[in-house]
Amino acid sequence: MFIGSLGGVNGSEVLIFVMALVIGLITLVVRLGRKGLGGAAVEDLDVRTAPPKGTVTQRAIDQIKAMIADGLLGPGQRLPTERDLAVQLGVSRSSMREAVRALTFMGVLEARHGSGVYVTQLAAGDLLESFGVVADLSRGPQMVELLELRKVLESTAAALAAARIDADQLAEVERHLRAMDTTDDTEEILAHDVAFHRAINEAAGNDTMAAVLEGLSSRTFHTRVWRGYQEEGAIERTRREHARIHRALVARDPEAARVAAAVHVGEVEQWLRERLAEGA
Amino acid sequence: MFIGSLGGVNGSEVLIFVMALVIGLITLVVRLGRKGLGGAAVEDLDVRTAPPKGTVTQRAIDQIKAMIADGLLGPGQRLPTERDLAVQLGVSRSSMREAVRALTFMGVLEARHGSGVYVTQLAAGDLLESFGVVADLSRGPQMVELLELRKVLESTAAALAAARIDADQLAEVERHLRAMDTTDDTEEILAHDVAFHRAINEAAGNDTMAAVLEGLSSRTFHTRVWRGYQEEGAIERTRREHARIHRALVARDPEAARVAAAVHVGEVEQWLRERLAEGA
DNA sequence: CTCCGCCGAGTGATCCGATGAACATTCAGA
DNA sequence: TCTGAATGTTCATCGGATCACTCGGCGGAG
Repeated sequence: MFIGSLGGVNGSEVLIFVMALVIGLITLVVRLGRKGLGGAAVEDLDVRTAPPKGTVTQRAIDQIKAMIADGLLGPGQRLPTERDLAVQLGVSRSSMREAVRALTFMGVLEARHGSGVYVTQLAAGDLLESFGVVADLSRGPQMVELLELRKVLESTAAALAAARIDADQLAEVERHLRAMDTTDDTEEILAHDVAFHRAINEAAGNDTMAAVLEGLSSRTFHTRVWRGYQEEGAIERTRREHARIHRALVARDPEAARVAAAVHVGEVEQWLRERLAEGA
Repeated sequence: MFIGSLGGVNGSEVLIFVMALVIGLITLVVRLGRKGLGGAAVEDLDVRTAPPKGTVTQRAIDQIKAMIADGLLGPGQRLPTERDLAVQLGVSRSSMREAVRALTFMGVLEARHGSGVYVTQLAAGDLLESFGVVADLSRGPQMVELLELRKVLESTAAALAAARIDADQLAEVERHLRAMDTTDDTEEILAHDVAFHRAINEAAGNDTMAAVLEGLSSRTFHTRVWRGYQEEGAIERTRREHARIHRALVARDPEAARVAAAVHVGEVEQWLRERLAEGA
């Protein structure tokens, strides 16, 4: 096409110019039309859209959220296609996609390629899946705060689990406990350590709390903290502390479980606190 | 410009053509080079890119996250422009934008119009700002779980605050306490109620915990739950419970504060639990 | 009649180019 | 020296095109 236009004067340039002009006019008309509508007709929607608070995408996100919160969209339900939804909300598909992507990332929506966009079950696990980034990206004093937070929740979960755990769940806990005792591979120990706590947290019966703890115990966070911790011969101590938690669960003793879990996480917290004091 | 090119043959078209050609070639070379490198040289990067796990955007998100986690990008630092970053990660600008938007929404990045994209300070508040969605979208049994979680954290925060609160912070708490006692406007009471707890949570000295509680106490959640709760003449009881928490803070009595806060949230939790049992 | 594979419509995923808007920098003039 | 207008850089938004995937219908084989 370029070569053609280089060769000599032809009609294509005129065509392009006219098209650009037309497109410009259309755009102008559309914009004026949109502004015009906002003036009077759609009052109830206007309160949301007229004050252009933030970006267009942000508005789209809020509107979709509102649709779900108001019950217009239930869990598992399918949304209109991106194209239709974009028209419906008055934004372009690109902005629409960004909104959907953001909500997808937060676990509110789920996009199935070739099928459509659906609302998730809105379970705690879905919504808190992205919670892990906090743990992944925190450093320094924030890591201590995270461990303090985890100490509180983990001890509470252990206490609840001591009261509520059933035989199957206890067997699962014991399985990971034994697996940790019978290997020296650091990676394997780490994996079973995480699984050990996860089993307890799930046995506590509060899925929301378990999901938060899941985010707090993200793999990368564990790895970063414990790399140094376990080098100091803390593996044996960790094993003893796990065994103590387990005994409390078997004994159905909530307070013992609470204390044991608090001590377990508190040890790591204290170690990290001291290490930061030195490093600084 | 169009009119100019219509008038006669000039050099600009040649320039444009050459530029387009060059850009095309560069793109081609980059793509071939990437594919070629993936074969052997860059093994460690290859495990991330070669198996196209998930979507392109997801990969972009993970890569940016990795850059921050690895320290290549520090808090407050400016990222390359969208165009450069898109080329660098091998995705289009649209996908790039989606990734940036997702991270912006999570509070990891911040896009300043006309200036660039920056990494936030990565404070707990930034990262947990989107946490409120969980509270906004949960319903039924999940709301009880959220209140249970809040009971644990709020009581812990109250205990910590009793030990650490200073005069200014205590004055702030008292200000909201008095404001609640001297009005009957529901909206105003609600606002000061939230502020009352926020002041205590901030005085606890754990910003991460305060940020999580902030998300758990989102305005819409409060409104939904307390609309019914306060209709049952619970306002007076709420005032008494707040006063008790305040007395514990003044007395620097952590355990009293813990119990008072636990009772305060627990009352709402129990009420909601019963209400759900009836409704179901 | 039932089952299986092919195929086209529908839909999300990705890319591209263009234009507008907000901010930052530079430079001329008072 | 200070101010403000011109200029450049960058994000924000848009609409179109193309690719990849899924699902349901149709026709042929058994």
